[in-house]
Amino acid sequence: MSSATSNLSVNGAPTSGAGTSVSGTSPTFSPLYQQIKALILQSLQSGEWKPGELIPSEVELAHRFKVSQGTVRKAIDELASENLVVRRQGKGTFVATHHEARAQFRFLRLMPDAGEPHNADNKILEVKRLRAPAEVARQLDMKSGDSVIFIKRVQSFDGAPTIVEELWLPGMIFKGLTVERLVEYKGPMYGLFESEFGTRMIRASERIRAVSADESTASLLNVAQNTPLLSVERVSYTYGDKPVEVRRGLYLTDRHHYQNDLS
Amino acid sequence: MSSATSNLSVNGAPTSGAGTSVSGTSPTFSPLYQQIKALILQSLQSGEWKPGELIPSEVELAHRFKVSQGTVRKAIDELASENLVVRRQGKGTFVATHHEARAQFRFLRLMPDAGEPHNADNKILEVKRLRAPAEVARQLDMKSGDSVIFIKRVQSFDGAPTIVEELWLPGMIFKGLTVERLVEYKGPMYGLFESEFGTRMIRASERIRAVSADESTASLLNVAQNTPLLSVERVSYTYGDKPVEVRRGLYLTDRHHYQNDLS
DNA sequence: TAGTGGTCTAGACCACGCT
DNA sequence: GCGTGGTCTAGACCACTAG
Repeated sequence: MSSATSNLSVNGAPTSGAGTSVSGTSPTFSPLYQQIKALILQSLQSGEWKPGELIPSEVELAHRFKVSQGTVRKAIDELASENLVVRRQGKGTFVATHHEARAQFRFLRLMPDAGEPHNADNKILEVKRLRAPAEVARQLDMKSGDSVIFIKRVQSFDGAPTIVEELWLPGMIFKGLTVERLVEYKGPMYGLFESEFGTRMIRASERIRAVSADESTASLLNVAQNTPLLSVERVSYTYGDKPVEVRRGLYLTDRHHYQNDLS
Repeated sequence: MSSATSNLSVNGAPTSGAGTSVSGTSPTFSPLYQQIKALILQSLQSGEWKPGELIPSEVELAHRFKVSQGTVRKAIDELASENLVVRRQGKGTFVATHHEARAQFRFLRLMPDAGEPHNADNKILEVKRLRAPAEVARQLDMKSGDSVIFIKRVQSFDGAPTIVEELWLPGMIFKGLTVERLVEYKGPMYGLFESEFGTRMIRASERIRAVSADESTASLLNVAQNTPLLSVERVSYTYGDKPVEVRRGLYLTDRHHYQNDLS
């Protein structure tokens, strides 16, 4: 036992140190279950429990943290609703991973107009190191000129090239990422990132536009120049809302569509 | 008092009648809080509590339904997470409405590239009754040829026409919807639907593509023909997952983008 | 001060997966 | 049978709003 338990703040005697800085009327106030959530989050982020692994049971966490099971439960409820953790009745709670059918299409919203979504055939065109362009550096919260890894690829469905994509990744984090590793790797790219580079994508934000295919993209997608394409600019974030990927995809939408559900 | 309370099924003596049809191992099983949720949902759908109104407190509902407050609480938690209801600490729980700043942009994901999102200037081009085209009828779950109301409009931001949109609504539900009422009405269109036609939009599903502007659309948007546009096809649903609106928007994305967050 | 939602607890029991 | 998550209860207390 390493210590660091029971530094929790009781209601009415709020945490002294870091965090929150609520802009409300009363000084600060963090419910116990939020503090527990933060502690569990730390264990996830630090890799104490790795993707796919079973985390301690609710009762164990409860008396590790000296709180009731209900409080741990509420903390885990939130983590589950954020897809950081997956509950399985009768078995336990597991750290979420990108190596599962369930998570495969969470970050790919391009669906075939007819038929079930299926996996893309992935063709890597280019992998190289370069200095971050100003715009990319800004989005990755790096200094302009810092080293980034650049990837360009084409994805095909049923033999039809459909997505041309360019990615920029922080060189520091993804050091050692080569075209070989990308080509050899079977499964989702975020699975590779998670397993090989210890970086798990938590959420992403996309900006979508309609653009015209330029000459080079048109030839890659096997369409006429100026064909309308969906431009999808994505920034992905890992723990602590740290941006770790910038991506720009051009989607051919004659037989596919970007699916979005509003609720 | 109209009866119809306490027809709840205890754990282990599951509901006999309708619903669920779970494809699991055990016959059926609906947690109590789900049953409570369904009852509250009925009151919402029937208009017993109208949009914007205060619903009974948790304690009152608890002993109206003969369950603990915690059970009612969990039912309302789900309704709140589905945006059907809004909780306000110290005040109570209110039926959600489209007449509020919060809900304004829930169904409009087109954001300006720079600056805060602001309201569109709305210009109605056309309102008429017609017989539902086959495709629209299918999406609205109607018979082909049934009466629908067709609307065409252009929306502008800062004086720049940006969205050309066509809508189809079931004639039965939206009987009496005229161009005058649409023009006179200030506020979001879904607010009008909710107040004047008793139909509240709960969720929507959008399919997004890139297309070329045809001649007529180009002239409405003040751009060259073949300018790439975002095509957004939406089907909106009210209570019971009943489709009640089909919409096809063409978005000009040179100064705006469709914003989507993946998590 | 009273009423409402929000948190926390402790304990009982149920559904599920495994051994 | 046992351990896990899932449900339900009853009661205490806190935070917020309003009269």
